[in-house]
Amino acid sequence: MSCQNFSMNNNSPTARNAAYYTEAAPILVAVDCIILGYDDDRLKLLSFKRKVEPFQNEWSVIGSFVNPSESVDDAAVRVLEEYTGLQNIFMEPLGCYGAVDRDPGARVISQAFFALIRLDEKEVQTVETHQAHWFDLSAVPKLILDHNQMVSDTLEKLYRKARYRPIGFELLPEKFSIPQLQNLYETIYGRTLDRRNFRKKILSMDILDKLDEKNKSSSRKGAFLYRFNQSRYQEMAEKGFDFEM
Amino acid sequence: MSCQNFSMNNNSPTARNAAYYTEAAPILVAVDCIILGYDDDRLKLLSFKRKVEPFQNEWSVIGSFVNPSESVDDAAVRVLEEYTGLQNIFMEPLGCYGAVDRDPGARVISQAFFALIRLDEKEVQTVETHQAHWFDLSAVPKLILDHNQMVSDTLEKLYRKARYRPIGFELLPEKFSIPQLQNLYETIYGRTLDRRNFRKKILSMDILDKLDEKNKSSSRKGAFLYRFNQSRYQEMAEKGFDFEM
DNA sequence: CCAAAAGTGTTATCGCTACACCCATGA
DNA sequence: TCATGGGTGTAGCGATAACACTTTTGG
Repeated sequence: MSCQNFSMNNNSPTARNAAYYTEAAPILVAVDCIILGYDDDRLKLLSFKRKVEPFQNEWSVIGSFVNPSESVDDAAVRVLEEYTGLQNIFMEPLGCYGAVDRDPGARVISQAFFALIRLDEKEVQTVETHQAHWFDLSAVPKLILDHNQMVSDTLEKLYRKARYRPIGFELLPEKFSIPQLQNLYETIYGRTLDRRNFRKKILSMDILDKLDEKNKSSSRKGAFLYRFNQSRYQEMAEKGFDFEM
Repeated sequence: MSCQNFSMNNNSPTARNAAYYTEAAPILVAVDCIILGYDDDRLKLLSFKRKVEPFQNEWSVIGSFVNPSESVDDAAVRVLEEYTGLQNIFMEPLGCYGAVDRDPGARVISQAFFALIRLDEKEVQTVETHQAHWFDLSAVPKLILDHNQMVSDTLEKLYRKARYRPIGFELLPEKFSIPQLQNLYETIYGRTLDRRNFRKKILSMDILDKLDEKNKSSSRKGAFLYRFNQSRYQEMAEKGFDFEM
């Protein structure tokens, strides 16, 4: 994303404005980040109590204004790290929210992103220090501004995207069982899938490595654990590959 | 997109800034619009000679800054109409282009849209008055800033989207023949399709109305014309419907 | 020994692919 | 009459969908 091809004395927006675009009205630009996790066989949304006015102490997704010195994408990465401490997280642009009166505090447009994270024990700490809460997606409260809209747009995108990219794995621990994976897809698709067909199909894709361990947390018999084979997936993705479940 | 739930004395961003968000640095927000058309069995990009510095007279897609009084989406609609005179055009958000130095004139982020239009005789006029040109997509020149990137992102989106929504019809005249439609899909997908299978599949969807007219422009025999049945499509789309060709 | 989840194969159906010949027409 | 593009059907194959019983083990 760098294109430092221009020599300039001063990079600040104000200085650059002076030369060109003098008629354009500046607008505040924010990023918001919808964070989804998966735990206890449920999709969850990470929500925070907003720290500033307006709407202080109401539920909100995380966000920040974009600094002049960072790209919009970088701002999203920064925000995600500030709030969760996590880096190298799956994150994709969701869309631009630009209604005139979406924020009564100012004319602010927001570029929204959605992130998928694995719920380990680690995050819980961060969650507590930031007055955050994981809401089950079926019980998301009223959020500020258009954030509820962002959440439902995220779900639709997830639903669609899951069909052609293996994003489910972003939500699961590194080692997971087939039933866990199936459960996740059933949640995303909102319908049940046939156990035998699911297993057959996912294994035939040849992108899972079977481990010797079993996960006994959800049954007496225990289910074998698998690991997503990223590099084998990459190979296949280049040849064209669909992931329809 | 309206949410006039807040009573305020003054809607200008400056006035609102005074109350909240005083620490945030304003950034210029632009919309850019990638316009595709289809003619002569080819996908074409509408390009314009830029009117202002920097990069005056270089090829560019159309764009504008977002006014404080309009939503981002409205700005895109306005721009499209200003340059082409067209209203009620298929247009969708493409993405946010927000690199720090993407525009040497100022810190500008651009929300890009892509539009699909039918090439009738009408537009040609507009094109001439605006120093515009339809480039065959295989021969798009160097455009300013990151506009070439926007174009290739549009093509990828078109390629993907064509599989699950009937956007092809946006590019064809109201009345079209099956071979015309097939040609368009071959162009979008970049591969040839079997004539019999294509016809069978598209007709089995039951979203085309056959007319009594024939289009004789491309063959002696002439090909029957069809019309896209929007309402029947809507019905089916609600029941879930894929459009894979 | 039993409850609860994991694991496994086969068959019928459907949709996709591949493929070749006649038709209508204007020049 | 012939060159050009339009229009049609069928058979094989592969993928999907439907379906029920056995295995393991902790309590």
